[in-house]
Amino acid sequence: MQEKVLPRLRNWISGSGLAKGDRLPPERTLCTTLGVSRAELRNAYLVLEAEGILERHVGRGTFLSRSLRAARGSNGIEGAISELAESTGPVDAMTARLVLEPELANLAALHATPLQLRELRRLASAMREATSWSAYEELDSEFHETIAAASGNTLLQALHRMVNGVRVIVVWRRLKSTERGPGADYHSFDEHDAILAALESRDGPAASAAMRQHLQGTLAAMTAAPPA
Amino acid sequence: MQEKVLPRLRNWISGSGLAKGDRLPPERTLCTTLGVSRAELRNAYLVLEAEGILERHVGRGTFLSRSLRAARGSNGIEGAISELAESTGPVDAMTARLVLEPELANLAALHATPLQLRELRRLASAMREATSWSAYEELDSEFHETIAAASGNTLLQALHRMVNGVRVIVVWRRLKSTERGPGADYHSFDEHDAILAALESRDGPAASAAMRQHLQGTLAAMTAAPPA
DNA sequence: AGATGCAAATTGGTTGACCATTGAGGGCAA
DNA sequence: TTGCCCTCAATGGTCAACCAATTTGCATCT
Repeated sequence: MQEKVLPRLRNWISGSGLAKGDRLPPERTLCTTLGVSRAELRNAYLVLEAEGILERHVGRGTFLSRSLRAARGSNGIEGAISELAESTGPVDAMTARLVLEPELANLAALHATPLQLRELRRLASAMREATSWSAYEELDSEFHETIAAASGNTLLQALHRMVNGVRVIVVWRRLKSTERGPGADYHSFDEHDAILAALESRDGPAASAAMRQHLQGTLAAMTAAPPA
Repeated sequence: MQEKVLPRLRNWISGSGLAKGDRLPPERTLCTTLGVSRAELRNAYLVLEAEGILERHVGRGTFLSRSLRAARGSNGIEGAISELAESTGPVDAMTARLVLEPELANLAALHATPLQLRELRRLASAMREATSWSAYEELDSEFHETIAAASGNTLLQALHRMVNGVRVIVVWRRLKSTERGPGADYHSFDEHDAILAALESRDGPAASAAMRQHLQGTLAAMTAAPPA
């Protein structure tokens, strides 16, 4: 199956002269060109899309990704996350966060753009309205990832993506998406606000301390009760 | 599409308790379990099959690959290192080291085994005898990676592997292997010894401070002259 | 002539039926 | 009793029709 079509599609792409961002022919056309069924071509497309090489949009077409560099990244880091989640316990994941995130907050206080600060404010508010743990978790991840991005250090941001990816797998997977979300007095809400206030004040040490306190509270709650 | 099903399938697999070579439930069963259509599950299967994580056989079923670790390991972290080296400058790499390695030294002081401490001693001595920068670099990498391993935290160790991998590419690639190594008064020798002494004394804060001083010295030398 | 709105065409995505392969179980002959 | 063959159920693979999203072209209005 894909043993035959995928290599041919790869060859076709590299011989096509298409540049980043260019649009491939329609599926129904290219499958005829390659002499395979549309379903077989779509299977190969799925793999290349997962590798970040292609971008596919209903009604518009299939395109070569603009940033091939990002493509390789998502494949590497996602693969690394999967592997590490296999050998990481919840406490190790939290320890890694305690090493990394206070420093990220420190750097973010110095480098965050107004746009990023506004996004963090939006996320903090949205988390208070979350009606399930699953929705909360997504927003929480986004909050922490935006802080990592605001550090201005690409490598540290990538490290955080890995740690956060592992955390999501290791810590949150026990939750059912139908369970109710955090209550109005959930401690992390005020802690997020404290972190954000320090960032907005451009106070690195305060941001670092607030983040450390937030994570230590989370670790304590984790080791005492179901995931906080 | 796969934005939703693929992570959920990954989560399901890691939470399933299945070992290498084990058979997954039939597609028609697992898609019901995950609450997705069979076609959507099959799409996600295609990606994981391309990653080498799954093996699929008509009439027999879908299995976790027997050589799971090898598949993901070479695919993940090494791939991530290559990508990140493309977008990381020497100063960012050093900043990441300054965030990570003092904490690793702190943890290593608490967790290092006698075997690991002996290995670190051997490496520190060998570095004094290095006759080329290339040989020195390998020993230096090994020294720092042994400290990361001694932290006892798999996730942090992996993060360090990534940072170190990027550093090697970004910082050291400018050196020719034929160039002479460090002279007998190279500052890092004494700094390595100071780190090691603190580890052997099981003094976490001292190890952390010695590592920080070592890296700050390296950063200063980097920004003033060719790599130290 | 330019702008707007709507229908049709184009494009990728999904579905249910069917196809191809495999393995287990039962029946029959030696 | 054992071995072989056939049937059927189970499993992944494919197909054609249909659905959902987007773009294009044409008619109408200002």
